[in-house]
Amino acid sequence: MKDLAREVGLSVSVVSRVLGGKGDDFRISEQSQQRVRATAAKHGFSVNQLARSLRLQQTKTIGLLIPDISNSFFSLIARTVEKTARRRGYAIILCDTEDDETIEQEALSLLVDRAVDGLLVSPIGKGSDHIRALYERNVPLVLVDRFFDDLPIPYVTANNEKGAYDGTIHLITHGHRRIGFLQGIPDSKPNVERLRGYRRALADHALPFDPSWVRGSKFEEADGYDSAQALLKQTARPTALFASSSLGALGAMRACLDRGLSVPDDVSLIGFDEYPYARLLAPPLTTIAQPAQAIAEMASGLLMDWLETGNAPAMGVNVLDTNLVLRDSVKPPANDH
Amino acid sequence: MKDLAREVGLSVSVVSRVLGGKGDDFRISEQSQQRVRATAAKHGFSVNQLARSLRLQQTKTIGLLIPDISNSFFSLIARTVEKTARRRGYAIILCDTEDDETIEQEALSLLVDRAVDGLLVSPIGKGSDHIRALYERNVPLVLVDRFFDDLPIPYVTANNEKGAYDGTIHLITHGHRRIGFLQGIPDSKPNVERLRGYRRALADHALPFDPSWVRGSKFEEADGYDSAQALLKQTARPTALFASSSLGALGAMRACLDRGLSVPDDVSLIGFDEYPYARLLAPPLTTIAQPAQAIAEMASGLLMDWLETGNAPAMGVNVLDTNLVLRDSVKPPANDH
DNA sequence: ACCCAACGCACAATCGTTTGTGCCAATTTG
DNA sequence: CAAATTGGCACAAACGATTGTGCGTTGGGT
Repeated sequence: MKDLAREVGLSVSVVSRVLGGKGDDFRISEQSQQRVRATAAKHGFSVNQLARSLRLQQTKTIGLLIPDISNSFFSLIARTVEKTARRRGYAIILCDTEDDETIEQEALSLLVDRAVDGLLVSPIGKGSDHIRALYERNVPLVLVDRFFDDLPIPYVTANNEKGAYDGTIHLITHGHRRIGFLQGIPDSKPNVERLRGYRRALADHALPFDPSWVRGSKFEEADGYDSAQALLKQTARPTALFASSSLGALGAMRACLDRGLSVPDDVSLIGFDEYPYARLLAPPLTTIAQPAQAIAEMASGLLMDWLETGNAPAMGVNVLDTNLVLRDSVKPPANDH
Repeated sequence: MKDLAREVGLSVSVVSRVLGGKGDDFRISEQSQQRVRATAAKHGFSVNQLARSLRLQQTKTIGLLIPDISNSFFSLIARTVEKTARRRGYAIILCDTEDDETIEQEALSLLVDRAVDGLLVSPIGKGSDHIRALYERNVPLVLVDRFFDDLPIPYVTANNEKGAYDGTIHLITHGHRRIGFLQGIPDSKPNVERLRGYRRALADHALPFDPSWVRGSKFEEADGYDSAQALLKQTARPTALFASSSLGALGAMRACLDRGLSVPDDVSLIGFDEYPYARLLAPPLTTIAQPAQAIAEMASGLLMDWLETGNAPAMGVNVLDTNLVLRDSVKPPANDH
């Protein structure tokens, strides 16, 4: 900028103001403005964002912290967030925590050290201390998909409880009474909500809840596989499986395949979370679709509004409706069960 | 840092050197070092990376530019890149170009303005001018998956030609002679390479190449669907389809389903690129697996080595082998064809 | 007793912007 | 005609680090 200023024979402050669009506010003559812009364009000059950020204490950058980018739900979140953010001039620094608490911590401080303006976080859900610390340092932060009841932080999520309720009801009305629940990370908010919905559905139909029919500990394919195997190897095995995650449903399908069990003839299956290939699976999978794009748009919108107005949004929970997508993986149980 | 220096009663230069790990090199007494570190820890102080970057002309940040993060191949790339980068202290700024040239340009300048240290780019492949501009400005840059022959830029990719050759040979040895090719972006490097492999396989078996059997223009599900529909509605329809992309294969499956055609009884199908659910599709899909993780590791490794040593890597093309994953979507053609 | 290292640290310039303030001419106002 | 605007711009202090250089104190060697 200094060189530019020298070339046009003006001071850097003039150049800065012109390039910052504040030329008129500071009564820079139209002639000077033109000259500045012309020479800037000629040299392909663009202002150094680093220096600008340092001075302005604002980086126009958002940290996005998610557990697994190769999970289709989160990759859709990431894509949508990146898109809405870029449109408003924000860049995204991406961190994948692999659902590991240590990585989450590291990534969080990496982001804060880089002075991101705000954070979009989908935390593991075990401890909330490091998130609380951010909250107390007044870092603009909105939680996505997962959160903690005890923290007054804005939060956007699908209606996990109702989604799971709907799915379970769907199974029950097809005649299923023994329904296994393949869970993800036990203490994570989506999981407890989905479990709540499942239990409410059971209760509404006066069906007993058997904790031993809740299996699993991670939102991963292998975990779904193991849990399904464990449930299905019992003599009085479930006639239906409710998978709390998309990958879990995939694992469950594989487990059925390996045990020579047909879906849906031997066991019905329903999976939380929708994906483009669900309809092409064998059989096409009945799923509970989450409005991933809407969630991402809302979360990033809340955050950017916050950053730009300076006012934190209402701290309430923002819940978006799910949608039961009927396909062929659910049918009434066989009679011999 | 100034406050910290005042509190310990030393100068900022001392604090900077201690915190930068250069305390010993500058003969800062052990006692002072301890004091500095202790008070820094007490206040949870960490150096401002912005200021540091400005001074050092180095941001420890890599720009990752990919066409579609919700495509499983690229999401795996992104995940691996992020992981290997974080381990070496780099952050990733993610941009999703949606295979749109305008967005690609914008995103590229957004990244350069933010002074990323280097770029990992998977360009659209139509024009190479903006990439060339980066190259000429000496921006450390390695291309992933896609590239341009005319630019001496380091490049990492799967062996697309050989992978497609293997896949096509697989179809031919099963007796197929009329094999449709569902392509992605026509001028993109992976696509032309795959097409080359396909043609070489045909030529090796003295089969004619019919350009009208090459359809499609994007790496998208809908495009695969349309192309497959167009090919299959012909009277002398292909007995086998080679999909140049994973999403294209999905689209082709859907098209077959909609036309009441069985895969593989009526038409065999093979798809480039592997994904976790391919084995659970109806039917389990034979695919050509790309070593996505290895590609990502190699690309990011090359780039970071470059950044740290200052020496550009060999400009050659780095090709990693694909792997044909045999499943049930290919079988000999029915006789009536 | 004198000199010279080795010690241990402080100064100040620099990275590239933004912005509050001040200054001088030209023009308008009373 | 003096006073008050106003137009058009330049100065210089931040923002928060890094680093080449310089400067006073010790202690040991002769």
